[in-house]
Amino acid sequence: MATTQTRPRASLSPEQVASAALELLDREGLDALSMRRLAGELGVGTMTLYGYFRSKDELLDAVVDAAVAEREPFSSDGTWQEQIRRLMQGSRRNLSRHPGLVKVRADRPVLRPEALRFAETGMTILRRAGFDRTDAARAFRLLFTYVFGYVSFSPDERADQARRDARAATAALPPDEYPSVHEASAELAEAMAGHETFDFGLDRIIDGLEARLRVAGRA
Amino acid sequence: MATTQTRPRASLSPEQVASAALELLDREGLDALSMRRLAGELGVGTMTLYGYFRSKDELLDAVVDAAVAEREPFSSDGTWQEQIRRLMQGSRRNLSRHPGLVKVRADRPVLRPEALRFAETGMTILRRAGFDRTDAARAFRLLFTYVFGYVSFSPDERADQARRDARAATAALPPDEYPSVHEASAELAEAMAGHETFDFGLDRIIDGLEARLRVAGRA
DNA sequence: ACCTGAACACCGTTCAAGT
DNA sequence: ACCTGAACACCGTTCAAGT
Repeated sequence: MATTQTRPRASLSPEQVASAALELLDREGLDALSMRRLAGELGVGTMTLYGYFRSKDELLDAVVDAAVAEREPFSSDGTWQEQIRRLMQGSRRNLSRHPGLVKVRADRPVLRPEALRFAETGMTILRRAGFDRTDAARAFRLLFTYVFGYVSFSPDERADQARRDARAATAALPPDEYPSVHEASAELAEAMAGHETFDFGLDRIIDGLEARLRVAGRA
Repeated sequence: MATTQTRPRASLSPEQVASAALELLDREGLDALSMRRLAGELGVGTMTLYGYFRSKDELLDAVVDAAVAEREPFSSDGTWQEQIRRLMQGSRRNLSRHPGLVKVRADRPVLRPEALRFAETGMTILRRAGFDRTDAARAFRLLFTYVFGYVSFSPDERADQARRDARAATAALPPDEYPSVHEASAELAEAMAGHETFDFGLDRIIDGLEARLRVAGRA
């Protein structure tokens, strides 16, 4: 039989390329994710990747989609406050799974269909809670900003490192020029990362939205 | 007279290099800020810059300091709510003046002495308002996250572009799969940027903190 | 002492050529 | 048709040499 002994050329799919890119991003960070490195890891020539994606930007869009697709299922049990709480905590968990990706997403509008499922779920909860369209849109934007901001500025891998750095930085300040920071040095360091700080902020936001709903309901 | 006709070599200061870098960053964005470009604009060899800063990272730290130093004076008139509101609005204005810098700051802890003046002012207001050290630290972190998150994900130059992109993205979705987003398409687009959306979120956060203070005060 | 060109180990992408 | 090496125009930084 004359079957070909040489395997047919790699013959990747765009999905395989994107998921290899996500894996490389998670493993070695954003700086390591270059077209040359990725092609090397896939065992193909660099320019082969341009057969699947027109540019690195297009590849990054696909990587974002691949990560967002891992989303956990959402159950709409409980009060709107409980639902919003669970949705945002789940979103933070998803984003934290791929810390390198948050920087990528800050560069492009979070408007791909997969990402907008998050908006759809959030807007549905807020509208059912009684917010009008304008308030629901602004409330969603507030929650979105908080979750994405938290993951951008309080990463939870290296949380201990962040606390140590904060402790060292505040300890080095002249106490007379920075009395309030100096006095709360330990508490500020503790609040630099972790889910307690995230939950505290999320609960204050939900309380503030609840107050808004009461005022709007009376009007 | 035998005065030297050739000007003494450029003889820059680190501050001059940092402020030229900030100017280049504002003018052409983060990608344009390379050691080679910057040296070229200053009319010196690339390696000359390494006499002022040991690395590009160290230069970027100095650029952040230069931008933060432009901070507006802060007056402590009014209630704590009014003070927090003014402080955060001022911080957003400062950050918006140098949009390219927000990405830089997401990569490094916001812990330089100049940046911690913002924390000092915020913590002083919150402590005077009656928050204990733990709550004040978490409340400050919430406010910080919101302001930095907002500037990262809702830039206000190209606000109209962001709204148009959002409008196009939501209009392209199947209405039956995305009913809530589709229904509030106009409101979501409007809420993608601008100071109304920022102020709405900030006011909800302040209301939520106020509620917390009432509960803590009763305990 | 102060400055810097050449070199090294990288980038993303175009273009022309290989099978 | 599918894949890719060479080349171009860039990076940050080390090192040795220039004045």
